Amino acid sequence: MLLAHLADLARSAITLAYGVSPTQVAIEFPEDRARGDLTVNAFLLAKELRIAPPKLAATLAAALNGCSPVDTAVAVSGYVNLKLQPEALLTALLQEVLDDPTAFGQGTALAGRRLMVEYSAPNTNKPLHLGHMRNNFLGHSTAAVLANAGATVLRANLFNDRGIHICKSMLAWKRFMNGVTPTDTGQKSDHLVGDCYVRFDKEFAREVETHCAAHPEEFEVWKTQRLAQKDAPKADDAALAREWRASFREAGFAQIPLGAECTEMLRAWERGDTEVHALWNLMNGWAFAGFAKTYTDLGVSFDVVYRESETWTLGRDLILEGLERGVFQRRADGAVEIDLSAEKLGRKVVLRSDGTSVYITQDIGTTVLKAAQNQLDGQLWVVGDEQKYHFAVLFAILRHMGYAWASDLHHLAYGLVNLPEGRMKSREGTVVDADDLLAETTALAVLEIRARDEEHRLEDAEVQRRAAVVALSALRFMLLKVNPLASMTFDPKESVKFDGDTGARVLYAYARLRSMLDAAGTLSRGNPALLNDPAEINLALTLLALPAAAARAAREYNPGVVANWLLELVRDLNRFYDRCDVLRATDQELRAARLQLCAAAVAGLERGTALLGMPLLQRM
RNA sequence: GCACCCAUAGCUCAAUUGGAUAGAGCAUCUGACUACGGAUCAGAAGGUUGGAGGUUCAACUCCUCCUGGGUGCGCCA
Repeated sequence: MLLAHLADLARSAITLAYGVSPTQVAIEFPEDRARGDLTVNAFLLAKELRIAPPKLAATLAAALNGCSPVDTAVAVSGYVNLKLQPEALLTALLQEVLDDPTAFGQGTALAGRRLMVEYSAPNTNKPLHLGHMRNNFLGHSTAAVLANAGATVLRANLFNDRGIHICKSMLAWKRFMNGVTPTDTGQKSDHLVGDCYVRFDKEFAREVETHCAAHPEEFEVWKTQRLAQKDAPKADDAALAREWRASFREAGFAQIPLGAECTEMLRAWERGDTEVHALWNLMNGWAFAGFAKTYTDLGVSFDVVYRESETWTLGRDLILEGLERGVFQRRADGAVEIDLSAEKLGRKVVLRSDGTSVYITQDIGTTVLKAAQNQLDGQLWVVGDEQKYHFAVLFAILRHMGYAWASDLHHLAYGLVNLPEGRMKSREGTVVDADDLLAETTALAVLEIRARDEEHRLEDAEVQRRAAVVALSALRFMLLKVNPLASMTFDPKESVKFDGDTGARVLYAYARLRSMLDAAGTLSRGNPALLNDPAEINLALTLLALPAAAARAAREYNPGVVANWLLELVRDLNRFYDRCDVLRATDQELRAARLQLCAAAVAGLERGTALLGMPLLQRM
């Protein structure tokens, strides 16, 4: 390993000069490569060793200068800039990349650890949309990134398939949809379920209107109470009336006939009512079938699948057991809670006064179940950042319960995906559906591919296949290259463009390399010392930076680090094509050496895109 | 009211975690089209890193305050 070898050289030079050995010597890639191929930051070392940076840099430069594989080492304002011997880079690539291309970029930081990454976790009422796409891609890719760092990773999904909201769509189907099935309409089955859910809201709102119009006296009572409250709004009748109507969504739900019927249906479901379960199974079947299709199209998959309908009762016993051990306290009103004020999380109820579970109780149960079933050392959840508090509380409770693995739980919180017009709003119909977006992007990729196939040599099926790959890679790349923590703006129009910093650019670079290598025939070693064009050196150096980028991506749970590395690699590659002839190179030794560089770049592209879950094309 | 997150070029995003002259792409303007695959390359222009202080040899990065945007703070999920 070139970088490790250089670090060793630097370390022994320091030990020799000062009699002390630094814990770590970081070999960095300088921002401006005109300064040198690689650099040693003497400030970092100086801090640990308490030696003046310029002095340390000078000592190091003197020791490393001319010391193979270093050609020259120059101390400049606290840095030691290294220029390598001409053959060092390609030799390193041959060894580190081409020896075993599939292992390139792997790390050992998480070796021996068994982790679970939960992502997607959809509500069966809602077909997947743009926000879910970010979630799915992040989860799928982060799992790959962690596995690349040496962990054994299980990918998990948890279907939110029960509860009052599920009854809403069931009831709507029963009452308003005239027995229609996906086969009748030809509609994607999860979308039919989604339509039922939307229909419920509409009908419910109508009933709320009827109720409100018929009971003006109730409004007066409500208004009096509302205005007496501490956070009372201004006495504006129109605004208050709106708030009153909105309050029926939850507080007054059962006062509305449809709401009451829905609540009764939930009770029937919990009793195990045969008829309700038959309908539930039917509609769940539709939802799951639809999701399965979308997951396939998105290229995401899971090793373990949980359903809330099977896990929702799990937490209760654990709480009761914890209550006996004094982890939780029973309040005077019968509710069970935990005091997390030491963690600044306040008090949290974990069992209602009627003994039933709350949301977090289920999560406690599911988390313990997952850990026990799979012998996990740690767990990761990919869930929107609005649930940060929820997860902070969940983790704190599990620590209080004494689980050894509770210190290795992590919430990968990601920000919203906004549209250029602002937030997606289901009421305003601005939600970008995952299936639609994928289809539209694929259609545009078809046009791009056809435009480049002037002689119509490609069959429709092949065009379609390529377009699907281009579209998926473009979307994955666009959503993954951004830091997960930050909310992002996603412009559907931009996502289907294939110029610039896009997934398509990465695919293109790969296809181009592939066809060159195919045309080149058998590779031979060539003369490594002939690679001395700056474009060649940059490309080789960028390739060697993958292991560090992949390690950082794992450390930070951020696949975007790999995406940005890919962009840099592709930029270097395009520049390399432009400056250096490969197949046309007249010197056979040089041609062979450049082809080796291309082969290493292929491995880099394959490894990097694999970490992001991007499919590639041999021909574009 | 309290807590957390975000703010970088006109737009979308980076910045080796406190290190050298803050970088890419898009859009704009200019150049390279008999091109190893132009879904490309080269160049120009674009910045007081929201504002004000502070710590440091060194601050986009850390601390304090302010402004603007987002999200939480349920016996909802």
